[in-house]
Amino acid sequence: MARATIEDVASEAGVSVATVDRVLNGRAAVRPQTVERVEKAIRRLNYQPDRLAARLARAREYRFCFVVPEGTNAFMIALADAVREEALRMAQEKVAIDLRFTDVFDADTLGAALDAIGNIYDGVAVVALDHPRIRESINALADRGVTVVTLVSDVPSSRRAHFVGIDNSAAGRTAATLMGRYLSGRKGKVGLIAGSLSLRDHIERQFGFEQVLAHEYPELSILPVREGRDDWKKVKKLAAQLLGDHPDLIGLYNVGAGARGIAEALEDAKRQREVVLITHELTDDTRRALIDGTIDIIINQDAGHEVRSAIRVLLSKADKAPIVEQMERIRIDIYIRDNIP
Amino acid sequence: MARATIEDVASEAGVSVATVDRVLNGRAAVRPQTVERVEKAIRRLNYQPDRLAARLARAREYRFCFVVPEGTNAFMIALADAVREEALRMAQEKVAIDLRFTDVFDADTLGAALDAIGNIYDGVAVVALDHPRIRESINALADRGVTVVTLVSDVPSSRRAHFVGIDNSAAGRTAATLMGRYLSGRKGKVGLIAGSLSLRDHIERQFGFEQVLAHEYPELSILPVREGRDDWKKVKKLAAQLLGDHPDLIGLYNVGAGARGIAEALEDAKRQREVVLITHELTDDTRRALIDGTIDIIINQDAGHEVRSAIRVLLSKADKAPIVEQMERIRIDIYIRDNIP
DNA sequence: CCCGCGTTGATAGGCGTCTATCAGGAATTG
DNA sequence: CAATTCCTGATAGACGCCTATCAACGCGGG
Repeated sequence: MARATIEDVASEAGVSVATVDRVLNGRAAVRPQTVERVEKAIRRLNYQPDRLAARLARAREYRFCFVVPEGTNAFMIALADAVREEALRMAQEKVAIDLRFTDVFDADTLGAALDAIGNIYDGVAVVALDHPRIRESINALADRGVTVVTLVSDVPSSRRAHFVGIDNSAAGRTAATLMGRYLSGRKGKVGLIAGSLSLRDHIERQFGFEQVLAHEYPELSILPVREGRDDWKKVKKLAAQLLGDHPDLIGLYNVGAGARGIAEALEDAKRQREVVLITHELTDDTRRALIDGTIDIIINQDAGHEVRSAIRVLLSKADKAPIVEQMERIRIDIYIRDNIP
Repeated sequence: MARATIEDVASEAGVSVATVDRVLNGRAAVRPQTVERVEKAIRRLNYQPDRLAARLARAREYRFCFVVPEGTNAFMIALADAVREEALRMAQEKVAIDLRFTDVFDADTLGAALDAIGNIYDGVAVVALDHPRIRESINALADRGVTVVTLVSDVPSSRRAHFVGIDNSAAGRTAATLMGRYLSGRKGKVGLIAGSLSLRDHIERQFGFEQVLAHEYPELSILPVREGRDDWKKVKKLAAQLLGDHPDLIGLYNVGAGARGIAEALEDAKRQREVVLITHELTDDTRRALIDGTIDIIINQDAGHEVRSAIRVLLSKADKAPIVEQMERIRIDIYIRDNIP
């Protein structure tokens, strides 16, 4: 049985296709009873507009904007690359995607960047900072009818339509369990290095990590978190300091970027074999360090998947189509030497 | 700049749209020089047919067939469920998907099932057995112009267009490394239980596992593989036997299905805490056992992703469009208690 | 009674492609 | 040179929906 079309709905409801169209796209005033009749017909026939035909017919293209952090953070660069790649692909499907960079550590800069986004966009995806200023900017966009999705780092209190990213608290717990198991039978200290504790994702990871480690692996003691600002040179100094101060350090969890710094510090100290290093984000640096054994485990979120998911969500919202929740769940990937892609 | 259309190509090449269409779809004989001119124009304008419009215009729908194993194997049931779900979704995009069950352990049955597939299908996805009989059946389909993709278990020597699944040798190595690290500092025996050694995926996993374990963790000795035919009752007996015979068994790797049997045997012996259990495929059973600690690690391939990937590949082949290799790579997922979805 | 308003119908034209048909010119064959 | 065959052009009509316009109807207010 073929799919129902607008014409089927029209004859089923005893109205004209023009009226069905008016109801579907709110194009003009329609009497409530008529609306009712049409909607009943739609339900009876289980009519769903053909998105392909609709996209084809709608002359204009969709315009989306991705706002990502500037700088040298390898994961963010990968994210930007993924955006560019998908932009190319989607350009062939009537979807135009722009990419903007901004300083994500500074609420005012990011907020201003968001406020500066004109009305030309149907949707915006942003790597957000959890800050009142940002919440306001997101809500302002939403008020203007722009769909906003947060990417990687969420602002749950805002009126963003969706969050594309992993459960960071679970990621932290995952790191802790693996750390505990890898260190089973050993006693000593475990250090944490984060990027910034004003990034929601980092706090959540740290929290999850400490929660599980303290509770389940009491023989391991946790050192206070250090902040490396996602800058590998700064991170290297912190790591060297930690190694120097604590000869009994046997585990390191790198919450943010800058894994390269830790790897170098470990190699300088020639302790890469005895210290279990768990870090986030698969990049060229971390992949290399994983293969040569300096890094033991990488916890990753797939930038390409996240970008594609964000686009799917924005498209669905633009088409007023439902999103398939289960398809949009970003996984917490665990990589060891043997299963890197 | 808007996309080029067939008409642009036609005027650029100085021919009619009809001729461009003939070149594009090989509909009738066209003089070689004309073909050349059209192809040049296509390259100059970077023309790419609009797949949406093409799908809309092509009245007929695509027909695909999925052939999966019958039986109670939880992963295969999940796979079949995923096929049904996607079939519903794709039905709204002019794609009809049929699902057929067969005994996959028997080459003749499976081969006959493949041979029985009529010419009504544009593509077939099959969970294959690596056997000459099956290779012939796949090649016969390919000869008839039916695109074949292998699913989960490959037949590399056949003319299947693509394999959708994980690198099983890498999966085995992954299991071995995790086993080795989880058991670090301990000495003892590690057992393996496979479904059948005529399934290519199982052999590869076993091979990868033994390779890494023997090489990198010499303090762990590997027991000979047992075959459980993916039947949890049989698997339970094997596991119980292993546990009885080897009081110093400290690790178990379940290559195939039937994890439930091992979990029960471990619980009966009250040794679930001391034995590290690594198994494949996330199902209700394994998820439960992972949470309560009987299973330590699950290595998974996402059935939903695999089905969607297979469909995308079949569709691309049908549209003669290129496939995005990197998007179709199925990952080896590692799940522990903390990152299960 | 006429006018305007709110509502609905009818229909045309377009989006980019596919499919099909007919006609006419060029090249080949006997 | 006539009869084919080969190649190409022109064009119509889908596919399912969007956008826009015009006409028509019933109703109430002035």
